Amino acid sequence: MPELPEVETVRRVLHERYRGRAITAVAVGKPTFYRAPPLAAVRALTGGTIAGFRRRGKYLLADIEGRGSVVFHLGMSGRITVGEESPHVRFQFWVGTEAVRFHDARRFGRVGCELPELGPEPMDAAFDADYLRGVLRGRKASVKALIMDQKLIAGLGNIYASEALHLARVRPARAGKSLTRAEIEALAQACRTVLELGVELGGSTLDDESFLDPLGRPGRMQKHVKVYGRETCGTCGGPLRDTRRSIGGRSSLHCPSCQR
DNA sequence: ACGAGTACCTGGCAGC
DNA sequence: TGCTGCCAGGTACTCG
Repeated sequence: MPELPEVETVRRVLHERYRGRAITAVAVGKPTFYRAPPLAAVRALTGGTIAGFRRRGKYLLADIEGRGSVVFHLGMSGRITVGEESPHVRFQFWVGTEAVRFHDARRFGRVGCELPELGPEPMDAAFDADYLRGVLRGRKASVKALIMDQKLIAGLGNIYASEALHLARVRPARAGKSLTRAEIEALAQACRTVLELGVELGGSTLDDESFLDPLGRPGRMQKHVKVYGRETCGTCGGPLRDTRRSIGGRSSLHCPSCQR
């Protein structure tokens, strides 16, 4: 599922390829993909020129000269491709004769002109141990649920949150307020580390997921994953435990030996 | 304000 | 083989 590193990987390809180019056509996918068709996005893109692509958390933004931005969220199964066809095209536009398509098999994606309220990203200057301490202070909710809350911290989903907690040696079900000062510092650093590694390695393409960049290339982060989608801990080799659906209804793999 | 639960949606797969 | 039913998960919503 696309988290910050996967979206950044997509952004870099699109920015490099289409910055400064004119949009020649726009088409909205079947109405079944929408509650309301994204008219504002169509208006902004039609006949526009791409100033560039930006990213905020897991959101991809197309900046259109003089018209603001169009916002894409890939949901959990969304893919953006150059040229590739599928029955799941939510939205597409053309640059010259080249079609850029947003495929959204499970329809959890979004296209629009509004960006929701988002917290700082772990690599932002505004994010440090002090900020994370403020996020966790007094909170009874699990640390994993809190670091995955995009209003608090933008960019971590289940994979990278699981990896960051493993790197920081903290169990996902721990209450936010129970973390020690040292654990908070380790976790702040771990959030940065796993996301930076993910970006550097072009995202993660796990067996049962299918993240590919717009040109169909897989990422390489999956080789460095220590818990997510594994049966044994990538550090100690011991069996992993899954809290199943108890954290935000999601599975939470962790190593009971490495994580406290 | 907070935390827990659920709806949304469909491809993939386990189990029969 | 072919069917059923469950599971995955980010976000937005409701409820207590």
